[in-house]
Amino acid sequence: MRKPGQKKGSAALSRPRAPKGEKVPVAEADPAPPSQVAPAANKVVTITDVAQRAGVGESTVSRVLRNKGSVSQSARHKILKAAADLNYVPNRIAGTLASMSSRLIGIVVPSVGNTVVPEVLAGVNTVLEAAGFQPVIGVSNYDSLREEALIESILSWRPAGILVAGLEHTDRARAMLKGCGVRVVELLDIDGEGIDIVVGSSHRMAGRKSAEHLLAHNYRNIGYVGHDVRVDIRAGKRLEGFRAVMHENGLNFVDEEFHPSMASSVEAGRIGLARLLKRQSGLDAIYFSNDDLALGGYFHCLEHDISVPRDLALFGYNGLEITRLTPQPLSTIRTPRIAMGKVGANLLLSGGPSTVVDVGFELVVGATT
Amino acid sequence: MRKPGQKKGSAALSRPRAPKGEKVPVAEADPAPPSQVAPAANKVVTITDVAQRAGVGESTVSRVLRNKGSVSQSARHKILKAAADLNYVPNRIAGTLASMSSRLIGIVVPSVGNTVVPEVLAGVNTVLEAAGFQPVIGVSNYDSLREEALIESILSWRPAGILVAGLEHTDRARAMLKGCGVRVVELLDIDGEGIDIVVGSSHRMAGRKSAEHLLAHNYRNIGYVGHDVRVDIRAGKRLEGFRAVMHENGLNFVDEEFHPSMASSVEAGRIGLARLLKRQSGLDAIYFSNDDLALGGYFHCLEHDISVPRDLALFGYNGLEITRLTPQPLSTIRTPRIAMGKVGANLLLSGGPSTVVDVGFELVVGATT
DNA sequence: TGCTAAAATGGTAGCACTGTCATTTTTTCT
DNA sequence: AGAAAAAATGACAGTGCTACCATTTTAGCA
Repeated sequence: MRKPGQKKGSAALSRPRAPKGEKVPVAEADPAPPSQVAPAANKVVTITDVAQRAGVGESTVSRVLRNKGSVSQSARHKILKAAADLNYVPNRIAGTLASMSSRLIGIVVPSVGNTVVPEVLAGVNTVLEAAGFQPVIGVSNYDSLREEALIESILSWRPAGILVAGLEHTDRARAMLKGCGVRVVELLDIDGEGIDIVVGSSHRMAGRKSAEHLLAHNYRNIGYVGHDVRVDIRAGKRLEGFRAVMHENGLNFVDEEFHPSMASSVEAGRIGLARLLKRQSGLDAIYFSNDDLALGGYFHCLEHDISVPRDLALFGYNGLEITRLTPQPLSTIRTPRIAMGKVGANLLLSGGPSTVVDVGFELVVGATT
Repeated sequence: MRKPGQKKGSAALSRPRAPKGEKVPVAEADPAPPSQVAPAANKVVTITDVAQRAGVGESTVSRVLRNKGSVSQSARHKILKAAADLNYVPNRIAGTLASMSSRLIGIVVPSVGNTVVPEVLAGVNTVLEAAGFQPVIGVSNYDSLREEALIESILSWRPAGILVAGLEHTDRARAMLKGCGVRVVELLDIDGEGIDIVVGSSHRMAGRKSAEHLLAHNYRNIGYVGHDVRVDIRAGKRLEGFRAVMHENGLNFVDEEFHPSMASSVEAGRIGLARLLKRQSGLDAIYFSNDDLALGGYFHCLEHDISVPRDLALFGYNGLEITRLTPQPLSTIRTPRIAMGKVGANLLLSGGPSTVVDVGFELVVGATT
């Protein structure tokens, strides 16, 4: 039997009581504890303490704290007072275990480097916060095995729901998500088979529209600058859509440059475009895997006096804020990221049937095409 | 007494079993349940189930799953097999409650819009993940009351530690952090009184160095373009340091433009600079509250053929990746954000004494001064 | 005023684990 | 082979809270 009141706690993480100017005796044994009634120094306050101080039962305290069930005004006040006095912070771990329903929402994203994901998260967060849920997030770094591990880890917190990016997961990850018993939202993409709720837009279609736009503006010698499409699957889908339209019109990319850097996409765009232009002449337009790359390409053009779009047209993807603030706004495809996050979170919480929501996108004709 | 096996669960969040092609009788009552032994359809798998299937005691299963204590190879194998067969996912909520020590780390940040915070988080996450901790994050939107509420909410998950941004908090927030019994790391700033562990750099000093740099390059008619410094306290500290150096040299800002927009900082920089230039002539340098604003200002200059730095010098703060990729790299102050996150997380986990770590910064002389 | 319905309240069994301890089994050493 | 030490194991209380139920108190009404 564990002796109550003498808890250990994680050695590393519980704060050592800092000596306040007062020297601490080092080689001295504990002074004989005051008989049996050690006042349990700074024991963590529990609902029982609050109940006792307020002179009511634990159930009543619980009811007040959760605003559930009916409690008399007088009791409510006593309890609130007692809780405040004791500086009581409810233990949601215990609450979750007892009620078998948590207020945690798991979120798994591929990265937080780009602004895209944070914006989606911001949208998600708005909704979660309003509903009193707390996000538990994991970052997979575009690694599906890491994603699988993260999903398992997050599920072990028994979240009330889970949001993941994209539709591509390992078989085991998919199985876990299917079998975990809570709602699952897959964000960002709708080109594929979803698990439960899917909220995003079609990247394939975005790629198609991009190609149609460039072809409609009579660009024919088009190059592609992107990063690794095996890592960024959605960029791959856009490329696929773009290519399809090209083929349908009897065309092909003049050349393609894949830059491996995942770290700095702007740099990848700069370097990628520089390389492409060095080995190919006669290009009249570049399709970039996203706005970061396109921005890098645009900077390259600015620096080397390549007139955009006369000498070279540029097209990106995402519709980042910054792309409409450059000297010439970039042509791109804008996705409603915040809205996507909100819609996803709302569907997650509202418990409707499994659905696929296409939030669409908007082709933004800037000054670079 | 609650009837076991007949749990309710949150109506909204538990997944409705989708009918698989098979029509579901609608107005039909439950067919008489098979005597007493309802096979508890898809009951959640617990450690007891695993123990039974493996033919061992629960404690042994627990030992295997946590790699703690000694277990025979044969038992280990049986247990692992059983766990895999049953697709068992341990319940960390219960584990946390029982062991009174969690693997959650609370994180409270002011926003996720800017890339700065995500980068710090990436650093933090690297360390947490390696150590098997899960971040629970909250976003305060630069609102200290929201921050207070978030801190309370996060503490109710009884995290093993907590990271917050900045040193300025409400009294109650500070009290909670001091009294919660776990280590606290305050990130990003070291100009002020910390609670426990502080990891960041001096914004006041950054402001000073920026001013010294501009003055050393003989700029004398300096303007300021920033956002609301009452909201972004750290930007305010930089401004304060900058001003101090100006005063020490008998100078003052020619003019200051505060743009309220928190949403798009690049736009704030663009608009802010445009306004400033409209009402003031003779400016030779602009100090921006950060790189986003500076970037906006730079774009304005590019578009309006203002030669940088001949006509106007620009100086920012953060050292964002993009600032070294613009046609002319921006002059700025680079902070080690990823490292900062790593250091903070490491100190949090390693349980040393309260400290203040100055991770410093680097003045990057670009082509805009 | 008495009687019923509704509101308020407290007791207590879980929730799914972990830590401790007692017990059993295996190994090691004379 | 027998004793002692070490390893392996299971039983079970305890973790802080919530759901449920039984009971008490109050309100409503004829």
